[in-house]
Amino acid sequence: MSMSPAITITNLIWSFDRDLQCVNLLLVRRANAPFEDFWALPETTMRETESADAAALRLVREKIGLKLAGFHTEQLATFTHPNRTPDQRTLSLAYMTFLPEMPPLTAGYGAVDARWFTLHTPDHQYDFENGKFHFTATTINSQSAYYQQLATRKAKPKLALAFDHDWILKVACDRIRNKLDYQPNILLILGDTFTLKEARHIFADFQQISVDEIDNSNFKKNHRNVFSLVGTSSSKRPGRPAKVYRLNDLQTEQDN
Amino acid sequence: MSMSPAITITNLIWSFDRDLQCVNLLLVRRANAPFEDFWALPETTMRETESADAAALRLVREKIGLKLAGFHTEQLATFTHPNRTPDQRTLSLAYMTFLPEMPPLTAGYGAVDARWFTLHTPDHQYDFENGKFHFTATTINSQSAYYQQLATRKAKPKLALAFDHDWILKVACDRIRNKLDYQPNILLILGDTFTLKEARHIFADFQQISVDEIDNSNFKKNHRNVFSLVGTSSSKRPGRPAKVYRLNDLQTEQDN
DNA sequence: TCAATAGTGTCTCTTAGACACTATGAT
DNA sequence: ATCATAGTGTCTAAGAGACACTATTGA
Repeated sequence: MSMSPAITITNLIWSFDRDLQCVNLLLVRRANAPFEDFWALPETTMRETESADAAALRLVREKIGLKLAGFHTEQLATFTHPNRTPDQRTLSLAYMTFLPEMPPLTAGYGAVDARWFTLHTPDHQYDFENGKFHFTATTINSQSAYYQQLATRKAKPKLALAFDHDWILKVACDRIRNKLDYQPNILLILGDTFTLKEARHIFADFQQISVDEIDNSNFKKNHRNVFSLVGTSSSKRPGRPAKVYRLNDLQTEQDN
Repeated sequence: MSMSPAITITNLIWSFDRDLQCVNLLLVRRANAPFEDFWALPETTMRETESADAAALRLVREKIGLKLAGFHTEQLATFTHPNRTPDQRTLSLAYMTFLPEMPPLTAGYGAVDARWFTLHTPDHQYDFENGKFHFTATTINSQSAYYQQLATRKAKPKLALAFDHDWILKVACDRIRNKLDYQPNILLILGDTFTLKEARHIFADFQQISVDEIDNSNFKKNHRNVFSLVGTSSSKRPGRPAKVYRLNDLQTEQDN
């Protein structure tokens, strides 16, 4: 009677550019229809014997050919609206992965290109930019309103992300922001150790404010339960070298 | 190549017993294999044209034959571990529904019985009880450890919930607890209006403490942004009648 | 008027935020 | 020495928690 819908694993892969002090997101350019040649979040299908979590991790390796020891992946949400795909009904199980470094990318299966897009947040938008391309997480706050406009979205310009990925992106950014103060897993993109300024950079990005608006002294106090001091950095730049911290083990609601 | 797994919608349906001042959860006794005659969370399959959210709402109506105007449903998580079902690989998209009242139940399709189970929290467990039956959310904190023991769980006693439902229950209770202080949607089971004591009852249950350990004065102060005063109750019992409050509109991360 | 229930006021201790000051390194 | 960067100390105001006190009802 009711045909089972197709299932894709969608993975939002984050990293940090230490030179530019910027948050980055991995997008791929699709090789196949639907949305051929559009930029999109990386996706894959689940295999018979693996969990969705495992599929999300496999996706990381396939897209970037990376053999990192361990990286943190967590569930974001599941997207099920009938309008979210133009053709066959498809569910998206969305995950987020926080890479401890920013490796070079090579387009894998199903993609003609794969690039890091840098997060900028001018006037209360989440903007992702790479050269001439830039994509924005939707500013629509209501799920039903979003999918309504998606259904009537004429003449899909290549300037937009495929499917409902600009909605998924919004949900992801909001989630990261909401978790900043009690479980800032996004800081895992800083690798093992980081300076307070680097952490403040990431907080500022997702709170859509400037780094200077976060007082270093207060920031340190407020997160003394989350970070631990491990040493002092040796910088080659003028100024006093910063101390480096590591993220404490965070108790998670749903541990792996 | 890879066969698409089956998909079920699992719904955790909560209500509040005003007489006993207790939180209740809906469980059904399964009519069919697998886990025939076991108690379980209510489940359904998704239809071709509806979103998972809509399916979760339909499930509420089917299970309890209720035509309530509107009740709040939100996504909990998606459970995908290969071991979670004994036979065909099945994903569970889990939702939570907060009913504004506690209607009588009639077992619907796929169930031979449907009952409210009362939440009790002795010594840091989440216990759900109805007469001679009682079920406990797992106390295992790690997902991988849970599914490992599930695979080797011999001689499934009818004292246990079907499938991985004791794990889903744990994730649900933890989530509700974590959201108490900033988005206590669980209070929607109190209906339109409620007394502070009723709210404290629910908080105490999920925090696994006694009501008296939550000071009324402080509780009121701490949640003045979340509740609004609407009037005074007219009780027939001795003692000063309590004032009644309503839950303010909460901004949600992913609005409907 | 008393028991039972519930609401209010207030004191203290902790913490968040603003901001001035000190420390360290490169040139 | 001075600039650039970063870490520390401190004052104040807001908030959390403990707890005593007042208020309103039924019997």
